Amino acid sequence: MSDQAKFQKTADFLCCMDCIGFNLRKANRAVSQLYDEMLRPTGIRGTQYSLLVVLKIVGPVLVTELAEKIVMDRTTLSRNLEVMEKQGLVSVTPGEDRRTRKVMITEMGSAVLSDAYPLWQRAQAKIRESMGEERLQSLMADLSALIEISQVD
Amino acid sequence: MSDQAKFQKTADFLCCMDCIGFNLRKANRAVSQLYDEMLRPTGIRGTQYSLLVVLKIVGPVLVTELAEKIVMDRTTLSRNLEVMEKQGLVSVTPGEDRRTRKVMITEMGSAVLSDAYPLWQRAQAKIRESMGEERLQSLMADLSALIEISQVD
DNA sequence: CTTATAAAGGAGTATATACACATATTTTCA
DNA sequence: TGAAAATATGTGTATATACTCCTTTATAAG
Repeated sequence: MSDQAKFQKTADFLCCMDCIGFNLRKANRAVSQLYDEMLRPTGIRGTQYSLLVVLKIVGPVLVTELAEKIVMDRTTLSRNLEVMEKQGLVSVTPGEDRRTRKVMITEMGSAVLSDAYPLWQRAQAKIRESMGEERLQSLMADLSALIEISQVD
Repeated sequence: MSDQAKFQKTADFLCCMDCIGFNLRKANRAVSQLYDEMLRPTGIRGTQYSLLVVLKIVGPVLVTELAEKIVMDRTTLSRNLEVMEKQGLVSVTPGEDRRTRKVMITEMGSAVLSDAYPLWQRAQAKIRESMGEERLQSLMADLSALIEISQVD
């Protein structure tokens, strides 16, 4: 190993294939495509479906509150909501505090959500049946742990 | 439950919080931010780091080949490579088959990769130490299984 | 050998993501 | 009370992602 430029051999990077980020992104791409494909007849994507679900459950909520709840950058959420507002799925109104904006699901959003629910179930069931309940719970716990660890910063 | 519009009660959607896609995206956001933050001094992101690693290991490769290898849409990869080519990290040259384009890491790409390696290690170690080796292996296996399941379509 | 089909890739469009910076309010505190 | 700090949000910019449609080139069928 006299060549300084080759101090890092190709083989040294083999361990990088076990990168958590890389493998998480990879799985995310594949899984998101599965949900998106199932939801296609409804015109919404997986991200939008999840947002509608959260809004349905928690009710009217401020943007920053919601962003923290779903571990999403505030500005990312804003941009996503912007699209959904144009589509009539959510409404954004001024909050009591004049700095804030209150987000809620619309009637139309609720209707689309109801249509999407059985399609979402199909995607969810496909994974659940292949993985098994126990393994799925373990995976969910691991994902929560990852968030915990990554956010400590 | 006489109201047809409320056939789907709010509580019915509680199970949707266990959506694999939702939780995977959430974890992906958190973890990607961790790697991106660690890699910031190098000027590249986690996605670019992983691409450089793969290119370093597999050598010159066609776009579609590479896309399949890393479970990434062909057009997504193209767009990512476009940015990296402008930055001088990779080179894209015509293949023997005149339809194809051959991608490879540049000297500069290799240099940046070597600089990034210890920073990547720090991020990887942070997660590894918190999760434990055994749990990490289980997670990796689960992510592989998810890809397997989602791609069967 | 010509035509039909398949394969590889590019371009247009749209959503998803997040950082840095700027603006508008509210709250705190001297 | 009035200035400073904190809070909530918007904007500009850039990467990441993927679908649809299109062009170029190679291969297969007749």
